[in-house]
Amino acid sequence: MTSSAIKSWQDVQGEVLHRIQTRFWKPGDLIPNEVDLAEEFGCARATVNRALRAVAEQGLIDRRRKAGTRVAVNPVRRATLKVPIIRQEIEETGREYSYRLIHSETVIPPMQVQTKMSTADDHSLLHLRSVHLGDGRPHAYEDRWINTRAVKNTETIDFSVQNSNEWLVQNAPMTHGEITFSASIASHYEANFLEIEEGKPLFQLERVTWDEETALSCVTLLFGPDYRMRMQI
Amino acid sequence: MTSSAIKSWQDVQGEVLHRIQTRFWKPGDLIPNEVDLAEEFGCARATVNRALRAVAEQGLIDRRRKAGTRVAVNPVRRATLKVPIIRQEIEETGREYSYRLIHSETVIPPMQVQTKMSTADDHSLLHLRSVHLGDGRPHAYEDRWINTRAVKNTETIDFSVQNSNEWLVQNAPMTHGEITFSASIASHYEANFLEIEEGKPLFQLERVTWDEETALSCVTLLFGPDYRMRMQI
DNA sequence: GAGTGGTCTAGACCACTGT
DNA sequence: CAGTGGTCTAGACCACTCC
Repeated sequence: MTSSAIKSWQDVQGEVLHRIQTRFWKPGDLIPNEVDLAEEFGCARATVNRALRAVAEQGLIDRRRKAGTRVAVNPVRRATLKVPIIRQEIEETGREYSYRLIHSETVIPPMQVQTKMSTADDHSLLHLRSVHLGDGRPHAYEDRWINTRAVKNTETIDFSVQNSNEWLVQNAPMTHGEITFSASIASHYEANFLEIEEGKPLFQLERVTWDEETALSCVTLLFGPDYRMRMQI
Repeated sequence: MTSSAIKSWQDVQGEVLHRIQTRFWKPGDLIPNEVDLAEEFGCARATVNRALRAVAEQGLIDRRRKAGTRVAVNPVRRATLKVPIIRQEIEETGREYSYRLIHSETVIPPMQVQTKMSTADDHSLLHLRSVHLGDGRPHAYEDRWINTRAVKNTETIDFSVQNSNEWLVQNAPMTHGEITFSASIASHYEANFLEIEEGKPLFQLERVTWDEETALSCVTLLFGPDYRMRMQI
């Protein structure tokens, strides 16, 4: 059955993946329990557990106490995305990064933003609009709202010099967040800053970050028509 | 130091995250080694290891043998995306899923597709175009190329009845893949099938799946202007 | 060379959950 | 209730890599 020696959890994982791929274990099948597999592979149960946990994290098997481990019927593979840091994204392609603040003011946000950040309707936020550039050419347009009640010392920072995202990452620890992708059309205003034609398609990324129950920041990034976001499965 | 008892690896993880968030351990800092932490927390080293491994997977710390564990300077948090299965996406919103095949033929693909799939320029592929619907209304337009040399038995399947993605998932095990997101504009042709106006923005997902060195399938999905793809961090 | 994380083991107990 | 995965432990050895 097993041609080569199985010792490490990676070996076990490999063998399990192989059995799923070759449909030796078919979607929906119950596979042997950890004790039996450990015996078959000649390793400790903890090693099998480590391997199966890794496979489960990929979404290829479903594990439940008492019910056992089944090959997933719909392999909902989870893809991992390295949330892009624009500076790195630009510098990795050999271009020089720069950043230009367009506008900064403290104002009560539109209701749409209030809703997304769950802030009160009389609660002013810091509103920053800026452009990220690579070799001086626009890469992304950024529209950001910062909750200055939750993020301290914002008034001491000059965001025309200091990239707001990088400052926040360092100074406003978040517990969780949500990212939304969508497509939109470049308005005259947006097209102007991105130096593209009005009406072109834009890739839109929106991110709201939270510290427990408090929204810290809501940012919308707009990328031009040639932008691609890639992930591996 | 530690107010409440620390026993499980989740507790250790929680305490570690807390120390990073409160900047007790600052970005770039070297944190104590596993043995010391285990002693401090009163648990086994394996438990600390489990916790730190989980934190490292989130990208918040960097771990290297001999060099030790450091708080990440750029918390490149990894977001996990459940790669959408359209049927589920539709049924979760309480709508009835259906699927309509528009066209099917075996033909040599355009060079762009040949490049993406690394196929020879005289190599025909199965080309399917279809629409996914929710309660009879278009949800996504699909344009798919299938490598029939790598995926067997495609000729025996009637893809006007059998959703090609679901069939492939069950019958053509992949080892890895790449997903690309972008934005485009609805052509007259696409707008027709999505029942929207020409020129509207479309959210575009492109996925190439591989079995080792062989491309199995290349699919492009187009979603209408209201579509949002969400992920958690 | 030596320090640190990476992993394996054998055994134990716990927690969930299907029957 | 009983079977299965989830986790913890104490100890050991290994593998990498910085100094």
